[in-house]
Formats: sequence, structure tokens, C-alpha cells
Amino acid sequence: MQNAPLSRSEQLLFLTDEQLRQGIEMMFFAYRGFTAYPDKILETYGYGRAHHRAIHFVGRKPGLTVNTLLDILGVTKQSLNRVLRQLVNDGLIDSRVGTKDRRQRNLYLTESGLALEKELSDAQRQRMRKAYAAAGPNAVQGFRTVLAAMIEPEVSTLVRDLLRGAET
Amino acid sequence: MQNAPLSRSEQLLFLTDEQLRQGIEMMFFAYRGFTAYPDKILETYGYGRAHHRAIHFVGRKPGLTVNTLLDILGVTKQSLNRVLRQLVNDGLIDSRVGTKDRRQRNLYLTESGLALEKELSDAQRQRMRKAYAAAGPNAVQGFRTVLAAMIEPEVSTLVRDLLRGAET
DNA sequence: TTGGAAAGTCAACAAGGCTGACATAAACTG
DNA sequence: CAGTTTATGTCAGCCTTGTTGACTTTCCAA
Repeated sequence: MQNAPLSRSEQLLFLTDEQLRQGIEMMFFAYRGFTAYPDKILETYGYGRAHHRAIHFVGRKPGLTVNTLLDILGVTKQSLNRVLRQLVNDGLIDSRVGTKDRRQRNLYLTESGLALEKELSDAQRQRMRKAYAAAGPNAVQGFRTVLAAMIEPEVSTLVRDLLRGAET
Repeated sequence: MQNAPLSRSEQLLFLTDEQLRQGIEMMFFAYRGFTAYPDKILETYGYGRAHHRAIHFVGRKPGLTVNTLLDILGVTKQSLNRVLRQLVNDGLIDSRVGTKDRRQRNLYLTESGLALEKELSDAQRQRMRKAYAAAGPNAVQGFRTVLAAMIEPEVSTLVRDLLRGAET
């Protein structure tokens, strides 16, 4: 099994298939570890990762519309709606008719929604903080640079703005 | 909403909640983008991500036992068995009775299994290669350091060895 | 005023997790 | 050798979360 000839930038990076494979596997294990603890918290509430994602992004951009959330999450409206309905019924998310465009629904976290959001994001931030602290500032910079390059290709402008922390 | 006082290493890193949050979201989008193309390939074969994982790790450690694979994947044997049965029936994986311990099954990719494994990992390596090339060597080193720190906490020795590229 | 976008709903289905129960063969142990 | 443990496989049933398709209601905008 021969590797293909290396391009110039690959030569500079010494990117062997072995190293790439290791990166791939690390992504798998890191992502799993990364979601493990929030998953456990959610379970006690009878929720899943889909609920977490909805809560997270509603907390991130209070007042966002359902369509915006659909764009961010990349799932079907039926799929999102099921989760959203639960969260609204359970009083974690407030769905208000839009003032400018009354077809739209603007989504907000209620007080208890905020509480759960905080519990989940505290857990995840703590893990991230520990990894960052163990790896050091330079590594963190590199980590972010690679992730950004990995995300770049096909993500919507909306998501790009979200990651940049832009106001909408 | 005040941030908790920063520890010494956090002060050195300037780890604001905002930056951590950004890291968290990047993990989400990066992982999604990372699995998107393999998912599309798998769909044409009628397989899912679970099949991909099985094929990947069998390709990675030819002859591994079912128990080892269970440890790596962290799912139940029933869940794995469903997927494995399909792959064996479809002739992508060969399940051979162990020679030392005849209770065990040693798993190998067949020729067509190897072909699919290559197709999938080529796709993923290409994405990883592009991100690495765009980010540069220093960033790559940092990326790996942070991911390693993120994985560290609770992973089994087996997985740690796997990532180190150890022979078993 | 009418066409179409935004949102919601119902139904049906599939993948892939899970638990529990049980079967079999092989290995180990007293 | 008998009994227990281990490795694996399998059946049944459940849950979450994704999918498509069809349809309704609301309501903005041309």
C-alpha cells in the first residue's frame, strides 16, 4: 500500500497517512468525550443531544427565528419542531410571535431554560478549559486555527457570523 | 452574569467564557463537517456512521476481537452486533474463530471491505489534509495537543494505545 | 387579492442507541 | 470432572432523532 506522492505543502508538513489517521481518530474520541457529560445531565431531565443543541443556540442568539435555528442546526423542521415543542411545553423556551413579521416565531430561553443552559455550558466549558490549560496558549491558538480551516468549506454565512460572534 | 474568578493558568491563557464557547461551537461544526462526506458515501451503500466506525477500527487493527471493538466503540454488544452481522453477511468483514481462544472471533476486512475502508478514509484524510495545510505546521501541532488533552480523562488504555499507534 | 413564504402538524419510517433475557461453546477452576 | 465464568450471538422491545411527504394556517408583498 503506497502513499500518493506528496504535494508541496504536504511535504512541508510531513503529513503521512498515519498522522492524518491519528487526527481523524482523535476527532472521534474527543467529540465523544466532549459530549459525554452534558449527555448525562440531559438524561436526568429526559432530554437528548438534540435538546441541548436547541437550548444552546437559543441561548446564544436570544430571539432567533425558527428558520435561523434550522439553518444553524442543519436538520429538518419536523425534526427540530418535535424537540422545540417539548421545550416550549416544558417551559424552557418561550416562542413569541414576531413583531415585524408575525409569521415568524422568536425564541427565547425562560428562566428555567437559562438555568439548564448554564448547567450544560458550565460543564462543557470546564472540560474545554481543562484541555486548554493542559495544552497551553500556543496549542490553543493552533487548535482554533485548524478547526476553523476544517469548518470553512461548506458552512452557511449565518454560522460563520455566529462563530465570529457577530451581532444580528 | 459574572464570570468566576480566573485561576492562574486561565489568566495566562485569557480564557474568557466567550472564547471557550467559541471553541465548543467549533467542535460541533467541525465534527459535523468532518463526517458529512463519509456519510454521503455510506448512504450509497445503505450503511450509516456505525458501519463506518466498525470498518475503520477493524481496518486499523486487523484481527481484533469483538470485545476489543466493543471497548473502543463504547456501545453495547447488541448494537455492535447488528452492524457487524450486516457487514459479515455483505462480505465486507470476515469473522474467524480465534486460534488461541476459540470463543473469540477475530475480525478482518475482506477485499471489498478494504476497498470501502479506503474510499472512506481517503475522503476523510483529504479533508484533514486540507485543513492541516491551510492552518500550517505549528497550528497542527497545537491542534493535536489540545485534542489529546481533551481525550485524556476517561478513555480506556486500549484506546490510548490505539491512538499512540501501539501494536497489540 | 392572490401567490408564496414561514411555520406548524400528522403520519410513517429507518438508523442506531439502549435494556433484559437467554443460548451456546469454550475456557477456567476447585 | 462438575460447576462457573467468559465471549459471543440473538430475540424482543423501547427510545431518540433523523428522514419524506402531505397538508393547513397565517400573513407579507407584489
